[in-house]
Amino acid sequence: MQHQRPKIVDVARLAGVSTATVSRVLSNPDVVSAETRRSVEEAIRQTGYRLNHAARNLRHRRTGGVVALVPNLSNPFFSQILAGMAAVLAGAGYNLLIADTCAMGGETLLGYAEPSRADGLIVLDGTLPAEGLKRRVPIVLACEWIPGIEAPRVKIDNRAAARVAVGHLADLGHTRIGHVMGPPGNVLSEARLAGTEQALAARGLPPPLVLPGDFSLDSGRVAGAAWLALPAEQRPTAMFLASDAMACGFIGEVQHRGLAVPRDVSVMGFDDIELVSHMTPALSTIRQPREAIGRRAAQCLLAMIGGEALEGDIVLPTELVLRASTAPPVTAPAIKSRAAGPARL
Amino acid sequence: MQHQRPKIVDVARLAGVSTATVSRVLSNPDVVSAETRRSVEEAIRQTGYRLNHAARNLRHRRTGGVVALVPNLSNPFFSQILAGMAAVLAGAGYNLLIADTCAMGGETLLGYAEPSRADGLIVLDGTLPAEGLKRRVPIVLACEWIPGIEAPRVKIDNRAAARVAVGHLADLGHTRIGHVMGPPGNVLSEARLAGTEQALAARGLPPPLVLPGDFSLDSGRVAGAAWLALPAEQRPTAMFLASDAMACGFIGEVQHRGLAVPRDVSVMGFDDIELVSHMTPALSTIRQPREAIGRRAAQCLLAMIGGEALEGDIVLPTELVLRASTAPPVTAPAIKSRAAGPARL
DNA sequence: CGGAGGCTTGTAATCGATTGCAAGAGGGTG
DNA sequence: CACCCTCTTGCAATCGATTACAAGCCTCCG
Repeated sequence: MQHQRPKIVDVARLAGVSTATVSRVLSNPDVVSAETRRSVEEAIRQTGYRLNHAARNLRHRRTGGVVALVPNLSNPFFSQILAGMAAVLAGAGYNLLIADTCAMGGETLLGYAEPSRADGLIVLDGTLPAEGLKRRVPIVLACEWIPGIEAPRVKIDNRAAARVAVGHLADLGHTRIGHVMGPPGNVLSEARLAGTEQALAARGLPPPLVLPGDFSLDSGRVAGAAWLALPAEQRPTAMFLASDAMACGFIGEVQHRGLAVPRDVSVMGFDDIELVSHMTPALSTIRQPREAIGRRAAQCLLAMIGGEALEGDIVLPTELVLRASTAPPVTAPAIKSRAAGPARL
Repeated sequence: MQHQRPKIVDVARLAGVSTATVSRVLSNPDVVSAETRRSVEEAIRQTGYRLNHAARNLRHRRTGGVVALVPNLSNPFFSQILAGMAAVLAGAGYNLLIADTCAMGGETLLGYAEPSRADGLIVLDGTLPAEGLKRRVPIVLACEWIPGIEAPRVKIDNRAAARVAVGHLADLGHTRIGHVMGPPGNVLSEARLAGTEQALAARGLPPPLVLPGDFSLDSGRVAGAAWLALPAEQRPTAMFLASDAMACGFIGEVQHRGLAVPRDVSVMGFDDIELVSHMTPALSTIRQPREAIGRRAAQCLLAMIGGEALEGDIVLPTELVLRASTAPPVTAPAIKSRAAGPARL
């Protein structure tokens, strides 16, 4: 009965063996004879011994943990990615530390990229300073990335996915198509915009009306207000938004002002977060394989921690999910406006 | 130029001082003379020295980290709580490790409650085994809790909040009111159900129709289907759901089947997650002070880590948020049905 | 019977930083 | 000039586990 928390020597004393043997029972039981092992295990039980991880980590020069840097935990987009990572990492004996980069400055963040803090880093945020992340622990970039950094990336083909999304809108017969961007400078924003432009250009359609956004629900609402503020005949009849969250905000704003989706405007999102299949109308969107992204990123990182020197990108497939928020443009008003057009002139 | 990562002795050698002095410059600079400090700092810069946290933690017998156990990261309800915690903890030099309890077994979880792993634990999940959490690191329970555990709790008055929510529905004139519960056995589920029953009983209304749920979006959808399956005259005209996520699922299902909210059924949620103000109709709900819950929980934990022996509950206020999903029951059909009633008899 | 080889176990160094204690330097005072 | 006090700094023990190496004990073979 110790007052202190028992240490390995206490167990060793009780079992009548050396600390080395106790340690071996803990981490490499096969080399210890069955009889000794049993008595050590008994001693562990009696003392209530628990391993001190700090000591083990110091000796092993590893931490058994991986840090994920996430730009915004409030965005439900990330949760499933994290779940995928956690599952893979747990299987390999690592735990996952999740840090929200909104909540902290660059200094604090770089503190995570220390070998004595984490064995590896998965970065989901493209806005971090590239410099600080060099020459530290193994790093994998997922979804977003930082242009200056050499590290494996797990991603989707954002440009192609945007082409598919916008292609769908065009196939429905829309000709005035708008796009609400993600945050400026973000690699995803740029790729999705480029895909939008490519898809339109390839069909000989005019370039998109582009509204600013930042992936957040509220920026979608603001974009909705901006769309509503346009003269009706200039409004795009279909909008492709760079995130589902923005699409929710956009639709909410449009509906609150008395218009209907897809009657008055078709809306297409990006991500396929769980919620959007439950909205009214259910959102058409591009599905990202979120769990798979998390898994692959974790697998990559484990490989790097294991010493493999991977580079290059892993590109996972996306899927066009058609629901109720996209439909052909309503032609009746178009005829009306055509009729009204000449009258007005 | 070392091949190895520089250690404190390398810095000491370069600066011509002892390791003790270097250590003091790092953690207690005031006791070192200005001149020595400068030369040590210069040596640190030249060597590129970075502290080894494992070694420091071993010596300090602390980890500088706090673990939050969350039942389900996908639920956006938690993100803002976590943000609040992270902010407070970062201010005190702790970092926040977030673990999703879905993704792991009890064994793994208990591993986090080790002093050598984390300096404290914030538990947001009421389904953990009470036994395992005893006699380990300081623990604070937030939102949910585990009946067997003695630890400070940061919570809201769920029963009173449910009374307010249901009271509002009754005040609108509803008399057949239903409730969709959270997961069975959960303390929150029970308290919100009890509040619902109390509010109805206090007004002499019949007890609620109770449908099962588990806080998830999909269980809300299922509840919506169950509600729709009732004969129209038995359907509650107002539903109080124990989470906003379920309310979203419920409304989605009802709308997809062609009925309207609040015309055909008033819906009230619980939590006030960001999204629900953007839906159509915007959801009436009970707002939980999520960020404040996170902050207070973190403050509590820091106090306990600092040696204070707090106990008892901290109860934070909730707020009734009225939006568009609740309205008086439509009386026209009621008149019709009253007219039809006698005919039918 | 001597020696090789396989098992088990113990000894002691090691991981890298922190800190109690004491010594030395410098200044002030009686 | 002796003594005391304060300020800096170094020595060396310490945090708790891991592991290279060596030693002891058996067994088996020539």
